[in-house]
Amino acid sequence: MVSAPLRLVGDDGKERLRLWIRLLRVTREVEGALRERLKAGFDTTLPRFDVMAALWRAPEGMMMSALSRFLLVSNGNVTGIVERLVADGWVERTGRAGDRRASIVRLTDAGRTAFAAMAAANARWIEELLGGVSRDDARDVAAILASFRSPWEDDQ
Amino acid sequence: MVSAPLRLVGDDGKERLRLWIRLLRVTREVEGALRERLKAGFDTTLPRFDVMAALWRAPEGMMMSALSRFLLVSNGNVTGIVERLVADGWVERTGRAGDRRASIVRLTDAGRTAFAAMAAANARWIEELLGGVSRDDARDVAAILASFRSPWEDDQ
DNA sequence: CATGAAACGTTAAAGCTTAAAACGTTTCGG
DNA sequence: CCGAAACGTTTTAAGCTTTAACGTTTCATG
Repeated sequence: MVSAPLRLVGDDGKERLRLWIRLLRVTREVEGALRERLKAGFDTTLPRFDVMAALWRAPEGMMMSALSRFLLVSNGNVTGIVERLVADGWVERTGRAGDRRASIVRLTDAGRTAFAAMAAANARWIEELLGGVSRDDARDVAAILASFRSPWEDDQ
Repeated sequence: MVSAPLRLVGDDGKERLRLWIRLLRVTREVEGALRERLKAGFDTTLPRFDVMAALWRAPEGMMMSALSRFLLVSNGNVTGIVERLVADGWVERTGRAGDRRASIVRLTDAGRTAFAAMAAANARWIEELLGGVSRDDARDVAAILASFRSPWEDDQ
């Protein structure tokens, strides 16, 4: 029986497909919960939160194109979200000196204040929603998935 | 130095938050790639593919509500997607005997044929896109994320 | 049996999302 | 200088998504 297959039962070559389905489900569930809570707690949406989170990390502001690259969404998409955030008074746009094509987007003071509260709540929610994953597992899984790096992560 | 902290450097209590960010990024990247390829190869969309995948597993058909529960999307959403799939000729709807509220959704023969090809391509794409994750890691991560089970997984 | 609650599904309004096209701006080679 | 290419953004059309409201049907219960 030395020629017995090394593979154990259940290993039928679909590990990555199964992983994908699992990733999709977990992500959708967490996104759904976060959407509800952001709406209930701060009357905002996940995409708006994402944009604000990106801007939070860039006090000097970001170009629209950098924003869409960072968030992995289309540039046309960002236009609308930023529009609404400006209407909310949480974001402001200014032209970029020396280049009339570009515009720089920044959090306003009100936006910074609002986001600080949202981010704190968000961190608690994530901790709760992913509570089923141990800290060690969380670290390991994040590391494994980090090997997934793509072009966009090059430019901050 | 016996009282030195057990934690290693870098373990600052944000493992789950980091995991979440990583999950979100990987998921968005893969979804983006799949969307492009489904469009180019089969002139369809990810949501349509998801609905067909669910129906593929249920040859006897599914109720609209079961579909939306399974896919983790709103019932109103499914209405529109199924509408378009019916227009594509890939899905059919029939009433449920003895309950005039419910309707049963099924793949047509054309839908089954089309989906078989899509699913095969999809499996190859996932294998490629998640190729950076080893089979062992894929199995482990899937297992860790499976502990995440939620109510909806009860009713297949 | 009547009746009210629950279940099933659609519709409407608002917002999110993409791809592609259109538009103005800037850069750069010739 | 001038035209072409690259760049940055917005617009458009189509589709996805949610919540809330609505209408219908079913079912439990009094």
